[in-house]
Parts: sequence; C-alpha cells; structure tokens
Amino acid sequence: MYVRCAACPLRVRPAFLQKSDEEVALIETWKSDHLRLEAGAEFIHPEQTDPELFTLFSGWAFRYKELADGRRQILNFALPGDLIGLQSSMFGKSPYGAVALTDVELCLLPRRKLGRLFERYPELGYEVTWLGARAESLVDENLLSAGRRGAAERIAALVAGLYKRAETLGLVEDGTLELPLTQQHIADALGLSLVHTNKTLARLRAQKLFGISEGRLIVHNLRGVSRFAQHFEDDITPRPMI
Amino acid sequence: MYVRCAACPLRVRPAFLQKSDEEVALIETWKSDHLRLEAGAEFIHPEQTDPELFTLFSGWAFRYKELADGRRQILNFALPGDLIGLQSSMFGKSPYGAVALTDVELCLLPRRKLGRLFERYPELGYEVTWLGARAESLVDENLLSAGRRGAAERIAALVAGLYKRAETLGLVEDGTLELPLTQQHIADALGLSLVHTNKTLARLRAQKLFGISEGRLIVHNLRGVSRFAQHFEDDITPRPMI
DNA sequence: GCCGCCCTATGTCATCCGACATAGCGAGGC
DNA sequence: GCCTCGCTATGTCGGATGACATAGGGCGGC
Repeated sequence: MYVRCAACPLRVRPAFLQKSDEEVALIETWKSDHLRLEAGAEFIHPEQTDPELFTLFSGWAFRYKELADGRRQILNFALPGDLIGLQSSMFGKSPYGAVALTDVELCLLPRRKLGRLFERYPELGYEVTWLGARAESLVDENLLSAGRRGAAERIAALVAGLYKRAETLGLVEDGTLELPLTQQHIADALGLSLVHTNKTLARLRAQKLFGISEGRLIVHNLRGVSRFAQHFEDDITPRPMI
Repeated sequence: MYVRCAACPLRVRPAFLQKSDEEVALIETWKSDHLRLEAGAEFIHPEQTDPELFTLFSGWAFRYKELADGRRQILNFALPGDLIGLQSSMFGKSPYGAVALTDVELCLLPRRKLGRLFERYPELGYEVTWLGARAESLVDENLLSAGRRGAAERIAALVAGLYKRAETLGLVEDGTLELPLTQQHIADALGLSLVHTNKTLARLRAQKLFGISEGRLIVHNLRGVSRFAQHFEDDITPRPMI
C-alpha cells in the first residue's frame, strides 16, 4: 500500500517543519517506492555497492558497524522521520549496515536522483544536509557516552535521548513508550557486554528513575535521569522531513 | 596574509577533486576571511550561538564534547581540507567545541551565506553535504573503536586511520609523520585514561609495529597495524574541497 | 639560573566490566 | 506435548582499565 507524500500522516506532526503543497509535491517526485520490511531485515549491507537513501516512515531501525571478528557496534537508532543511508549514497559504498528493529515502512529516495535534486530543488538539498548534520550529532553524543560515561550513565543517557526523541514524535503516553530493544541491542549500542548491561539495568531499576520491561520503557523522573546521565540536549524541533 | 582560492596550494593536491577556474571563483566569493590562530585556540565554543563554518587550511584541529563534570571526549581530528562546523552552522548553536592542535589557518565560510549557496551553486551544496557525510563516517569509526576495541586496538586503529589520511595529503615521508598529539589527546579521543594510554603505548612500542615519540609517528608496518586494529578502511580520494 | 608547569614514565592498588556457567520463561515448530 | 531457541536473570571469577603517587626532562618566565 503506497503512501503518497501528500497524504503522509507523519509529516503533519508538530515535530516537523510544515511544507507547502508545492514542496510536498517535489518530494513526491523524488520518492520512488514505499517498502515494508519485517523486523530483523537488513536494508543496507556493509560494503554494499549500490546503496539507496531512505526515510524511515514507521517503526524503528539502527545503523551498525562490526569488526572482522564479529564484535558489533550500533551507531545510532533511527525513529520515524529519520533519513538513513546518506553516507552510503554519497560514497557509493556503504561503510555500515542498517537493520529494521521492528516491522518498518521505508520511503525509497533513489540516490541517482540526489545530484539532480540539489540542482533543481536547492531547498531540499539544504534539508538533506541538515538531516545529515543531525544524524552526526546523534553519533557524537553516542561517542561521548561510549568514551566517557560509566555503564549506568550510558544506559541512562540512552534512555534520556530516546525518550526525548520519542516525545517530540508523540510516541510517549503517560511517561511510557514502546521500546523494541533487547538488552543485546542496548549492550551493542553502548559498548557493554550483555551480562553487564543486564546487571546494570537491574541496579538502575532499583533506583526507580526509570525501568525497562516487557518491551516498554517507563520514565518516572526524566529530570533525574537527565541529571544522572549528564544528558542535557533536547531534540531539535521542528525539523525538516523528506 | 590572505590566501586566495585561485592561488590555494592545498586544493591542487591529488587528494582533492580538481576544480575549474570558474568553480574556484565561486568558492572565492563564499570565503570571507583567512584566519591564523595559535595552537590551543578554541574557534568553536560549546553552546556558542553564532557559529561559523570553516575549512582547515593548514595545521591540525579537533572537535570535542564534554560532560558537566569535566570529562572530555574528542570526537575527531581534522586535517587540512576538512570542513569544521557544519552541524553548528545548521543548528545555529554548536553542540561541540573545536580547538586548534597546532598553529592553524582557517578559511572562514560565513554561515549566513550557506542557504544562498545551495540556491545558486547546487554543486557546491552537494559537496558540502558530501563533506558532512565523510565527517560522520570518521565519527562512526571512532565510535566503533570506543565501543568495541580494546585499548591497544584503539590506539592502533587511531594510528592506522590518521596515517592513511595523512598519506593522502602527502604529509608522510619515509613512513614518518608529524603528530601533534599529546598522550592526553590520544586518551581523550579513545575513551581511555592518560596513564593507561601511556602504558599501552609502551607495550605497543615494544611490538615494533609503530612508535610515537617526540611529536612524530613512525609506522614500521602499516599492514600489521591495520590487521592488529582490524582497521581496513582507506581514506576516500579524490574528495571535494571547499 | 631557578622555578613552575606540562608532558612522559612507572609502580601499586582498587574497581569496573567481561567471560563463563547456570537457570527460568515464553514463543514457535512439528 | 515436547523441544528448541531467544531473551532475561544471577553468581563467581579473572582481567582490563582507572586512580593515586612519584619522578624525571624540557621549556618558558622572570
């Protein structure tokens, strides 16, 4: 079931800059397909040579890199509205992989049209760049976590960051949100072992700032979580969406 | 001493895409100043609200973030030709700081002209995006290091990455290169303590794959370093330079 | 010329985190 | 219905890394 940009239920949310009908029509000419993938599907492969560009329409995904011996690092999580695959598109070969965490829908934005797009719709080119810059700032924050926060702080920073992002999208209800991450995903995102992640989560749960169970995240005290993690960046809104 | 783009000695190096006189003239209209700063100068401040965009013309610099209690994480190192400040420029407020490691020269590319640039010179807009994507790929690799490599592997990966980048710029002579990093910088870039960095460096020196002393990096066996670090990405050339 | 500071070096000890082992639970296959 | 597999949980142990202390060399200030 194809979703036309003119009828896109995502882009009208307050998290996003609202566009004129004309601008939406432009984006529609770029979008070439609307894909549905099951949880676990890898839609960008490391080393892939003809990678495309996507906007995540619904669901969660992540980007990752791994070492030859199998150690995996998740680079960032993507939520609806996020652009995935810009580096791959620019370089013609992907330095990372991207995987669906849940069933997802993706808007396909063919990379062969990317140069053309910059020429004809510079405003859109600018927004692509903006979204690329935002993606980098998420990775920057994750690097700060992995390099300089302790295990409990890392988890708290991840929770604070995801919660704030989900909140701008309207995914939070009563301090609660669907969190389709296993502890293995959390460990891989934070540079921790699975076992240590599990034990640290148990200790954090006892502190009652937040809890993760049965696929849901419940934040009892966002201020407390942010303070503990020293995580003070708010998600930027409104932001472009393509 | 202002350096005109038409007379720029950097952009003619083989690492960079060669531009027509016309294109260089376009860039010249964007460049508004040529700055000289001393080692240690901070030219983008965290939280700064009117950040500009720069191309590093000569010398080394780095971007960093820090926690409220002072722990610092270096996000990446910049070498000549690298664009610094794109996120800051897009968001209007810098999420990170940037500091000169050596005396540096910077080309000032005023952010207020950025939107205009995309409109009038879409090709340049595309290249700005390309450079932003490359910056992110450097941070991705650093996150992989901090999250999933051991201390010795991290140092080796940093060495391999910097060596390969310096090589494309012609900064390597006889396997040797000026490396203006203190052990504290290395520690802050890799998420290690200063003392542990020092001891790990000593152990690596004994393995004779490479050595760092007196401000120089000597690589005896690049293959060996790359294999040990599991670092197999080559720097991309030729690449745009603005 | 002396002092202070930055950088490097090295030893000892504490701690954080990872590795390995085991177990319970629930979903899905057949 | 039973088995397997994935996910969560918990204990023990060892190793990697951090914290603290001390020292030497070089360099700039005055």
